[in-house]
Amino acid sequence: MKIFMSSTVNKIDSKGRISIPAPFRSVLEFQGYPGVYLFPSFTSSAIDGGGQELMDQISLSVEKMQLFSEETDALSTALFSDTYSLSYDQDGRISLPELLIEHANLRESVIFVGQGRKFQMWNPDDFKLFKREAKIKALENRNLIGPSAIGIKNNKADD
Amino acid sequence: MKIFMSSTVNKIDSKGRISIPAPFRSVLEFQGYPGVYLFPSFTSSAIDGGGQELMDQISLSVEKMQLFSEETDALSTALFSDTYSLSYDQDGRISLPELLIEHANLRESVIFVGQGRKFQMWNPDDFKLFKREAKIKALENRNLIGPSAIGIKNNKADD
DNA sequence: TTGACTCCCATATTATCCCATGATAATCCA
DNA sequence: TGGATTATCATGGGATAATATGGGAGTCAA
Repeated sequence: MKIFMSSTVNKIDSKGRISIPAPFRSVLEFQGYPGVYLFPSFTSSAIDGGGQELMDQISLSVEKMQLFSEETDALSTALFSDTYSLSYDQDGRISLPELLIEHANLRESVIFVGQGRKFQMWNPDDFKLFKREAKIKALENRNLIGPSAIGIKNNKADD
Repeated sequence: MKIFMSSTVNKIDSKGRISIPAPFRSVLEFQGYPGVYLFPSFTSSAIDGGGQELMDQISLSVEKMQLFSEETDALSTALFSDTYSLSYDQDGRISLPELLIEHANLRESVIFVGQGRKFQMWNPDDFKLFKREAKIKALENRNLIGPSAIGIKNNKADD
């Protein structure tokens, strides 16, 4: 399994350490780097995370914009200035920079949410709200998914 | 035989383990991964399941989307946050996450229902009720089902 | 020295491995 | 053919491993 999926709630201990879920670690290690890249989400009060592949993909798309240098500067600043590369310890734990903790409004626990290529880290209470919205939006946008891939026909609503 | 067919009732043992029916396992292994991908059905109190091919199809549709947008986050959350990759042990058993057990209202046994490219897992009692409804709808809507549209070879419901 | 961080170990819980059993289906062969 | 042997499968249970988490002790820099 080479993508991030499922959700797990883990605690932040008294030293500020957080276990990265073991299934996520195995994806990260498969990508060749036993650590994570974390940055504040552009659109929500969550932390975006991923491994080497996500970083490569981001750098590549920035390089393609070379011609428009002003935009590239702005974009790459936005993308990279608050991005952290955190390698986890032998028990699979990281400690988060203050900036990310504040951005995601984190307290005593974190929910890791698999999103395929990347994952997100949320305050569990905040995520509940987001998830409810996400399901509604997903049903609205179901035509973006292969018609029968997940068992919903896109030519007829049945809810 | 490369698709999921037939129905089987299996027990949930005291440790919460469930045997995946052997014919299903042979389909899964043919797809290259000795395990299942499971997620709550969008439309019923059942668990949707499939193998590598189903998951590839779903991830492919998300990979095409742009990386940082609310729509992408919402959709990939809906698709992946409650999806579990469960590899079965040498006896062909998995243990289900609590979230899926609750969604499908599972007690002491599960019915595995083959649906071609994917399968479903139901509380056997709930499935009986569903099937009665499904037959009525199938008769009403059979003209919507094309012979090759969703991998069903004919327009006759199997019981 | 203090604070942040890492390394190492302990522990409770959960998941997985491994083996045994009974039931059923498939095969063999005198 | 018919009885016996094998194979396959679902299921039970004890033993072992993995995981998340807590905490002590060492390292390093300011």
